[in-house]
Amino acid sequence: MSNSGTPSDFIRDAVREDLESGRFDRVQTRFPPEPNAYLHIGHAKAILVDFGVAKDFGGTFKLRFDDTNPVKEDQEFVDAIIDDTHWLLAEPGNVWDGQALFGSDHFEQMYLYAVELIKKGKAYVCDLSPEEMRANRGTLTRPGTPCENRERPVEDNLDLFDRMRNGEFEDGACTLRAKIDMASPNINLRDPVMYRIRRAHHHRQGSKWCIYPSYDWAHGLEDSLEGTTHSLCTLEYEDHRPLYDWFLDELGIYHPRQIEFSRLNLTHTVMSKRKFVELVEGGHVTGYDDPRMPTLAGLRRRGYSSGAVREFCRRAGVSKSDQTMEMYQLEDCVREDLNRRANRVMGVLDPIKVIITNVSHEVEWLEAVNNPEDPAAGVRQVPMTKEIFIDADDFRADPPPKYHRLSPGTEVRLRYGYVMKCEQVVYNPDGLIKELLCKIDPETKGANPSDGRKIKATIHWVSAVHAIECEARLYDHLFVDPDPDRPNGRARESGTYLDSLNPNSHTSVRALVEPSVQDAKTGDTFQFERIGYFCVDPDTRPGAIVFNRIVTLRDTWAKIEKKSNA
RNA sequence: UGGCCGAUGGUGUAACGGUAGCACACCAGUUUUUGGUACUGAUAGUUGGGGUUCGAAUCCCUGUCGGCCAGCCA
Repeated sequence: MSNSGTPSDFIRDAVREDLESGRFDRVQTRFPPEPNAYLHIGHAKAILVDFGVAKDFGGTFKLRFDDTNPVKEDQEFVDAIIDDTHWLLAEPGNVWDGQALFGSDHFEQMYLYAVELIKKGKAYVCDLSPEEMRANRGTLTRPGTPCENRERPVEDNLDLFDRMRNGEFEDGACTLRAKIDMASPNINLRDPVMYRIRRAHHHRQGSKWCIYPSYDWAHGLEDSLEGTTHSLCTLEYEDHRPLYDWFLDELGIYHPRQIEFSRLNLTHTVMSKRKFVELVEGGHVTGYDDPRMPTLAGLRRRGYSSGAVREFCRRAGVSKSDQTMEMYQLEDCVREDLNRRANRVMGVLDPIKVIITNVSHEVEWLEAVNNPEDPAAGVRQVPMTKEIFIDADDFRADPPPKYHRLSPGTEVRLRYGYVMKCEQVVYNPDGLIKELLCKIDPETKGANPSDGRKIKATIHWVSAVHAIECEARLYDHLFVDPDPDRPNGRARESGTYLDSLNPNSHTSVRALVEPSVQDAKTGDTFQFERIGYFCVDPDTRPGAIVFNRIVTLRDTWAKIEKKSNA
């Protein structure tokens, strides 16, 4: 897909230096999601950075769950994340073994390490309440103040920590804290919590533990224990790196290198778990796999291939500056991918009946090319009869300037068929068009008119008796504003991002599609010629195909028309 | 206000002291039995101010703007 050579960025530069300096003699990365939500395209970037760096240096990649907080985590998410990761990394080669690791598998070793730290006098049991701890922590500008627990003797800490593990204290009664520096300008270093008491069912450990390690304590240990060389993460962890390093150095154990990069944002959507929940629970979308969602499940259902997502993330690149990619870039990747792969068919979204008055009732089968970009895709036969449907967009009783589709007295070419002239418009009593009476030029099958007439437009059509009625779900951006949180480039004065919801992000129409799609399977993708790319939705039932519009084709005419209307 | 980080066309990203390039978007064209695809061209950029240097997007100083941090979340 990508033709550029080995990508280079500040992370790869750093890895290369580490290899040359001998700091590491191999490369191992990991993607460490907490199983508390579905993966979205921002995670896809992170996975691809991790995977890509490992791949480029002949290393290995691991998927490891950071499952240290049982009250937020669930097996459902573990399964979904594994599934999405397999989809994204369609061909892991020998970079990823396809398996998942779990941070919780190291709980026992983490406990032992904690005991070591206590013995070194570098950790203590603290019985401050959350409120007291917050008050003691100070503020951004004011240093924190040490509490008396800080001076607890090692023996007492050992005993207390053991009793914490044994369940002798109530949830929240106390914590184990690292003894670092209550006055540090970096708040993360003001004696952070290493363990909290929390009686909750863990998806893997069950009720074995009642104390759970915090992120800062657990993360570096997991990386270390697993042999990670480069712990790549997003920018918000920059301030946590000193802590990551502190734990590893105090323990004197194998020390991976953490490097941070910016997370990926996308215009016309939102990218946080909280907002996903609100969208789903508020009924604004049908679920986490709604085709309008930026979740991998949603993109996949929408019909985006993982190859298109990979190309998008490759184009995004890696840096440390805040990154907001335009949705158009993603859509370009999708079109580029589908243009090569999707077979073409004809389908009408908003039908107008056409009676071709000089055609008999017999069916004529016309040969159609399946994919002009791929000769190997072959050809198919498309039936034409006296009655066909064309799209309402392709006829104007009163054509505007530059409109060169069908109108009274003008000619167009029927795709793969004949040149056709509109001779009469028949109206219903209500004034709406009932049907068009047209004539074809029998000499123009596969040939231009012999008298040199230029036919400017080719339109798609379907045979009335052969067409299959399907549901076509037409999707558009979920939000009308590029940044739903800052609709005019400024923070909202009132309301929320939900006010930017696009009321037309989903519409559904009855489409008439040529019969060749009748055996289409869920996930199959097509280009409906001149309209857009569609895929078969899992809601499809026998005899009732549901198509999702993945993305429209570029529409130059729509632009021209919009401009002249403006 | 304390700490950390960042700043190159509308968006994203290159240029690693030596011609500011690429992609998307936008605009104008060519080709076309998809107003698709492909192709061509145009517009548009180094955050301000100092300094070092023959030469600065790049190095130094300083200002401005932006992001993150005060969970027993990750």
